[in-house]
Amino acid sequence: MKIASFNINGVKARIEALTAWLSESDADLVVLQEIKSVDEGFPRSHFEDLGWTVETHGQKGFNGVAILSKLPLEDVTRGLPGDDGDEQARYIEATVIGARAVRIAGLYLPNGNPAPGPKYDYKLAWMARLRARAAELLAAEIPVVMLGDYNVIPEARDAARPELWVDDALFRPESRAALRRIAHQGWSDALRLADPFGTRGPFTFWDYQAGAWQKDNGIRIDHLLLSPEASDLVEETGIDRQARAGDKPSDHVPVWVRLAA
DNA sequence: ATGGTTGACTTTCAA
Repeated sequence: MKIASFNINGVKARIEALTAWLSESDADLVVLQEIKSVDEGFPRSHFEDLGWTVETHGQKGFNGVAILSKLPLEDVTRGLPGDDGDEQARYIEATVIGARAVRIAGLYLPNGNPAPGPKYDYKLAWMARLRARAAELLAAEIPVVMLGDYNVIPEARDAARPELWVDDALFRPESRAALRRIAHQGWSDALRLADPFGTRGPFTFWDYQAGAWQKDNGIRIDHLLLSPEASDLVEETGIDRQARAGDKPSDHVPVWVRLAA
């Protein structure tokens, strides 16, 4: 099965570009971030008419995540455990049933800017909660794909111009360390598997401003972390870079993994 | 140095 993540930056603004990409991709399951819609406002029937099962976890105006699946889903849960007072819609889990069952965690990790400050504190606290949930998922010893917009540039090679990001919440040492603490629990960074020693890129985000796309001034902040049981099933990974060049594009592009499952 | 863009939603914030 092919599992993808796409930060669409607004489902209403992206309905055409998203629909076009869905028809070109042969993805079986897609996690979406930044739907920027409440559940009732999501164009559910548009996607159901195209054969997708739709699960949303929305919020007014900002954030919001969703799952589109062509395969059956079970045990859908919404929200990241660990803080009952957290109102932000950034996390959804489900089990997708293919030849094998795979647990999917779709996430939109807080941006955290400006840093330092309360938004950065929230980011780091959210990452601590994610680490706790990630440990539980690993302990289950099943195929798990934890994917989405992590809003973290893991290393200097993951930015075209890392010097521009040194004070940014996406690249500050605490953010990178928090992601490493999660990854080092035993997760594989799927987009690094094909070229582990690459020195520049690949990128998944290009800002709308200052001609970032035209200059290829990108960063890699969308990630797929695989449990060992999922890592053993990898057949192929990819980044659909051409999506950034289309009409009314998101500032992110889709990332994906194909599993023998 | 500044400004540069987009989306949701109202006047400005978030990214």
